[in-house]
Amino acid sequence: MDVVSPELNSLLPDEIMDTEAIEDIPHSQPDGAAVQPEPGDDTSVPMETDTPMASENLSLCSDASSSTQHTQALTTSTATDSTFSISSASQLPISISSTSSPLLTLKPSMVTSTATTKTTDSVTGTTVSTSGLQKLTAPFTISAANHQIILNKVASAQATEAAKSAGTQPQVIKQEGQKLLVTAIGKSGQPIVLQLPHTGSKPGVSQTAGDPKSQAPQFKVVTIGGRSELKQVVGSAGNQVTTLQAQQLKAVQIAKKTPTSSAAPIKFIITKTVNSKGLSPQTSVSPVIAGRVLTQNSPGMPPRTITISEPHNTSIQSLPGKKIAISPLKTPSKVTVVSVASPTSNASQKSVALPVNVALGQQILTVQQSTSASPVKVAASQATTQNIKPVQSVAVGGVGGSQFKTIIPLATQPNVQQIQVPGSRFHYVRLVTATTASSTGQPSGPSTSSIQTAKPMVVSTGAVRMSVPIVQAQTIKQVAPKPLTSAAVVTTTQTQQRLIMPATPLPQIQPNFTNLPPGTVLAPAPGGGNVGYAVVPAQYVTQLQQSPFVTLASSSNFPASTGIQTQARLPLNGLSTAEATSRPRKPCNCTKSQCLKLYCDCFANGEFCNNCNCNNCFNNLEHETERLKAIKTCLDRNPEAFKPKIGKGKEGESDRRHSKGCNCKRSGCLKNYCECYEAKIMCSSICKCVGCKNFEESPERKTLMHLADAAEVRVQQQTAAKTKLSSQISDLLMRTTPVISSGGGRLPYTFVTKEVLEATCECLLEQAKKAEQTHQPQAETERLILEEFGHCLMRIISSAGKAKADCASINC
DNA sequence: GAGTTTGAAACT
DNA sequence: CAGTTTCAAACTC
Repeated sequence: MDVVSPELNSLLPDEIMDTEAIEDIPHSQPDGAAVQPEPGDDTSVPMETDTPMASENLSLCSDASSSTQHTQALTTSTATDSTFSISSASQLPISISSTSSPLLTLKPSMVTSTATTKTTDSVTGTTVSTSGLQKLTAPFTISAANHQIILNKVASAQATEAAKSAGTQPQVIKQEGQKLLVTAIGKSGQPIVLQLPHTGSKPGVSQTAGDPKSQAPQFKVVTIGGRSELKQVVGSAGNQVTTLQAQQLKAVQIAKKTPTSSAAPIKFIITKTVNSKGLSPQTSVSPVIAGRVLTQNSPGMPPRTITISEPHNTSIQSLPGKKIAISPLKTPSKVTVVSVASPTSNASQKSVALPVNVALGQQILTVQQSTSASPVKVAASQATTQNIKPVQSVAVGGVGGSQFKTIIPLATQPNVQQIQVPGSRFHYVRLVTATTASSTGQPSGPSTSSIQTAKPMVVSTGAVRMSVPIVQAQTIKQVAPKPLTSAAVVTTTQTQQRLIMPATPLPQIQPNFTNLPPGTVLAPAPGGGNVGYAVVPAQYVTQLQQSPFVTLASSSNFPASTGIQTQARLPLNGLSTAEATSRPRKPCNCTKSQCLKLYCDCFANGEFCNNCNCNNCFNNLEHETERLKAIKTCLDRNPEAFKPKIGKGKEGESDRRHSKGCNCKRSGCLKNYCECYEAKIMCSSICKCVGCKNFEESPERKTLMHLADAAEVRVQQQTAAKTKLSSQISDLLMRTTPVISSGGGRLPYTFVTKEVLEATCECLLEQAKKAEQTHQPQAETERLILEEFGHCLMRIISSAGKAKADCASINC
């Protein structure tokens, strides 16, 4: 299914979906994911691309169209309202929950545990049947363009069941140091290596499926996509993967894209390996950068694992754990956060709950990670501030160019896990660990079966853009007669922040949008398509990053909204939330537009006015109605009104150019009146400016640039000088303070005691007397006195140095 | 800080 | 689509 419709893509800002290095994702066959109720429906996700692509999504969704079993599993398991959980079998390790009303629960049911899973090779479009492989009923696919994140369950369901029945604790097959090699789906010779932390090979080791030599022992190779069988790359003792185990590794493509381009899709695959002995399933995910495995764990750190368990019951429980929220990145890198590691427990079992809170207003996508001793618990979308662990940063690189997934070494920085998807259309996704223990997700309620649809969310912050296709949970009861093809676009940049959430047509979607934060604007997509937008105040995004409560609760009242609104206005350490979290934005000074027209930069950027100087401002939560109307009006007038004006140019042109071009008449395009010049880009062929001097060879432009550079240099020099001076002063203070107390190494001036001063003064007076006696002119007298003063100083310094030397010798 | 200039946005 | 008006930022003094 197409997660992103061309229409939506065309509507989205280019900066959100910078398409560079992005290629179309071949459309994959529906694989069993139960997220899409209607196979035929295109899940349109607005993505900002110059060329509409269907594949730019990081979608946590699965296409259930082909799998009835999956659908059933979801139906039975989605008892929780607004919970999007992905879990397999008994112990539910991964759950994605969304506190918003739409419920998406991906939970494998026992019924499907032994079912044959069809895996679709998204690249070739072939369907691979993997018998004996447990089906991960909760398709968890994060796909950006060609990239997909696949949760693979490799374990045997029967084995797990047997182990459970036997009362034995599930054990983890994978040992520390083991590496899990996963070949790119549909791509041969392009394995994706998932390294288990620890004793594994050194980071940066590139592994190729077909190259046994390069493969260090303890590697497990999983071929995903066209090949259902597991290749055993390494045959070594200890953690070595046995053939049997290797056979048990199955790749299940949970979600899929239906890419049309020839570009090789990159899929991020989380495999779960369970041995036939009933060992507890455990999924290990390690970072891989361009085919190189990076060890993120510090020595001694237990391997970070993600355990995918299959709950027997449908109830969803919340495990205290780490919660990771997808939030806009501040870093320029493109980051997609996917997995969470919990290095803490030494217990044989480690379950990681990955609840993803995706509200329909879901500015936040939270992945909860918990280390639970109880393997049987089903993760709910509950997060606790405690137990927040450092998470791994995973970067997924393009399969085609950068054949391997790029995984950024996960710093020990807590709460953040990143997955970088170069070449992906979702550019930047960051999961931020929520900080509160409050349950954001609604525990499994008696809610009825829900229809989940892929919901791409694009978030960009400054240079960072985040595109997170999110499986949108949506209850059928409440809303759409048909599956929604909605997408959430969240953009937050330093110059602009906005959250645009494509949604189904307003009449259909609005009931669910009660959960959207106030200020969210619903607008139908131009052309009367099935998809519209929900523009959510950017403050929410910011706040979501900070507050765990931000998760949009499933409750229809959207309780969090009030709090959010309050937070947005509350100063934080003297700064507003927005200021504290992100960017310095110039306050507007609107007087007549009520800040509801594009004249207002705040409004144009999709932001609420905050700390502005505007008068009669309606760009706030108090005037939701007006604001929504204004946004709709703007979109009606220009569907691209909220798109960044500076986007990627055509082939061969500058990377950045004004989307419409300027129309300057008198400024020569060398003043900030000119939007091109203001954006520090040169005018292009589409500009209609008169007397333009903002071109490459323009001497005026060069002069200005030089002046600007010179000014910048001066500022930098001044800053450096200040810094240096400050450093010297502080260093001086640091050195003198302890010395005085110790008595050794004192600086010369510390020897200027009262006695010394008196002696010096006597010397000076004596010199003055001499000059007076010899009838020296005043100037000469002053000179002699100053000279004497200099001599005194020298003697003081000399004495000080001698004293220091003596002291040092004594100490020795 | 007030006034002017400028060009995008809005309007006709 | 073109011309005009409105608007707020950029700029000047």
